[in-house]
Amino acid sequence: MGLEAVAAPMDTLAILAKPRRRQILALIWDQELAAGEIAGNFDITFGAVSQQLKVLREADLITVRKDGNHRRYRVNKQGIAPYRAVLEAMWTSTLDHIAAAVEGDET
Amino acid sequence: MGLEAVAAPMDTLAILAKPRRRQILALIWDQELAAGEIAGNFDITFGAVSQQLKVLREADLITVRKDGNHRRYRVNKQGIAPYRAVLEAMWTSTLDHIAAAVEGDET
DNA sequence: AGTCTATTTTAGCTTATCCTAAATTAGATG
DNA sequence: CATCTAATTTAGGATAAGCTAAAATAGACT
Repeated sequence: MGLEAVAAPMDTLAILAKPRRRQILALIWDQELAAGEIAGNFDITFGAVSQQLKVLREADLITVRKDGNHRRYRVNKQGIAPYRAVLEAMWTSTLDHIAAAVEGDET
Repeated sequence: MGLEAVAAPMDTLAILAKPRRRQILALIWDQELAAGEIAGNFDITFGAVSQQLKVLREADLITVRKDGNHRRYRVNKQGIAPYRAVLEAMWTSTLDHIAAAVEGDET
C-alpha cells in the first residue's frame, strides 16, 4: 500500500469536516425536510444551502425525493454509517434526537 | 442543544480531513520518527511538514519527545482514539501496520 | 402559453489554507 | 564562541471553497 492510497479515498471526511454540512445533517437526521425548510434554518442564502446539499447528495450522505415542486431531503443512514461514530463523538451523544433538540421540541 | 453546539467543537475532524496530515499520521502510527525523517517521505519542504506537525501537536493527535537535536514524533493513541474507527474505515484495515506497509517492508 | 413557487446553477468575490523560501531558534560539538 | 545540524517560524504566493447575487430550470396552476 503506497502513501497515495492512504491519502484520498474519495474524501467523505473532508465533506463532514465542514460545520455547515454537519448542521444540515443534524437537521435532517430523523426527519425529511424540503430544501427551502432546511435553508430557513440558516442565515445564508437558499442558493448556498442548495450547493451544500449537492455536495452531500453526490457523496451519498443524503437522499432526495421529488414531491411536486419540492425536493425533500433526508440523511442516508446507509451511506453515513461508517462515519456515524465520529459524528456521535463530536455531538456528545444521542445523535438520533439532535434534530428534535435543535427545534426545541423534546419528545 | 443549539445549532452552534452541533457545529464546531474544536474541529479535530477538519484536521484529519487533510490527506497530508493523514499521511503523516500513518507514518508515525506505530513508530517514532524525527521531524526530518517524516519530511523525508514527502516531496514538500521540511518547513511545510513542520507546520503540519504543529497542527497535529496542538490538536493533541501526536506527541513529541526531545532527543538532543531531534524532535521525535509519534501518534498519540489516546487523543486519536475517537477518530480511529473512521481512519480505519478510510484505510481499509489493520491501521496498526500501515506505517510498515508504507515503507515497503511487510512483517 | 403565462405565471408563480421551489430549487438549482453560474459567475465572481473573499477568506482560509497549504505550500515555498528565507529567517530564526535550539542543541551539539569543535 | 563559532559552526554545524535539526527544527520551527514568518512572510508571501497560489489554490480551494463557501458565500452572494443573479440567471436558469422544474413543476403546479390558471
